[in-house]
Amino acid sequence: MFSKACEYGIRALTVIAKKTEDGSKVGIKDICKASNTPESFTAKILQNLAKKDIIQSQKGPSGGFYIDRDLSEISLYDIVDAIDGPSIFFGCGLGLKECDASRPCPMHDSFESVRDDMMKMCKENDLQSLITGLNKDTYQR
Amino acid sequence: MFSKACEYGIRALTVIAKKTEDGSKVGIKDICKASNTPESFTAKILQNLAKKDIIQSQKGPSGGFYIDRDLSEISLYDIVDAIDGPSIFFGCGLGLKECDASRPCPMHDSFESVRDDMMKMCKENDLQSLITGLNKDTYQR
DNA sequence: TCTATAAAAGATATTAAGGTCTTTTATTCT
DNA sequence: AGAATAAAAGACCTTAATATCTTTTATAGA
Repeated sequence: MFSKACEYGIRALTVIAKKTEDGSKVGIKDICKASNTPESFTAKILQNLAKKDIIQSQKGPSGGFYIDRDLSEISLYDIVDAIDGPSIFFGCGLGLKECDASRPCPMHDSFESVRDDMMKMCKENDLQSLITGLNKDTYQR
Repeated sequence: MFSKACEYGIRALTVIAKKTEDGSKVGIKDICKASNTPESFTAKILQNLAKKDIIQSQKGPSGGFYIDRDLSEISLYDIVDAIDGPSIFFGCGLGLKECDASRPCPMHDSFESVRDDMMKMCKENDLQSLITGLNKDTYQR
């Protein structure tokens, strides 16, 4: 459903969010250990998210990643859109460039409702809600 | 959402289904023209679907692809499962191997409902319903 | 100011998806 | 039987996603 980059990104973000809640920054190594994601690849993903201002980063000693906004303001939708782009929320199920109510593909109506559900779900979830119940084991399997 | 192979496969299948309804077989060239899919790649996909008995094929003159079952018996679920496998209907949204109600990932409940919706949609749609309203232009854009 | 630290940036490698081409096999029709 | 047709099979190529490694830049703290 989501790309690996997106799965890793979300997992890493929940770890950063949790640390941010505790009032501290966290380095890439700790993030990747906790989120169980490959280090260099995750670093690239976070670099991208920092550029898009979803997260913040600080170089040097006592540096690391953190979040300077209210966690509830960052929705899953924002995250997925930043990493995988908006096509999962808007694209045609059969890959047609033009597909709408007036010129629908055979799946159009059914697929649209699933896609809208996905979008609604992603808008409803945010980093605050995602980290409730998150614990050390969550990603260790 | 679906792979290219799956998008092409579904499109090609609707073309075959339509021809089958008219009582005739159809060759790979015509299928690909009508479904607007790359020929060699689509041939591979159909070969696979024929092996899995979703469609039938006949070699030689007056041969081609056709379907020997009731079109309403072949669901979108069967097709997606045959081409992309079942992971879209069952996989964890964050890519965890083990993720269930007892040890959920942060997205588990929300994601499960979207996934179930997708599954329901795919079980409700079948080749018969997919070809209602299908016309020559549908894929030409 | 120097050193250590940690992210950014860039180059490179690997794997899987997407796509093409050629040869072989089965079948129909003359 | 022979020729033509059309799918099957297999080899191969290209691109994008995934992943790693090295060098550079920024910053804190001694």
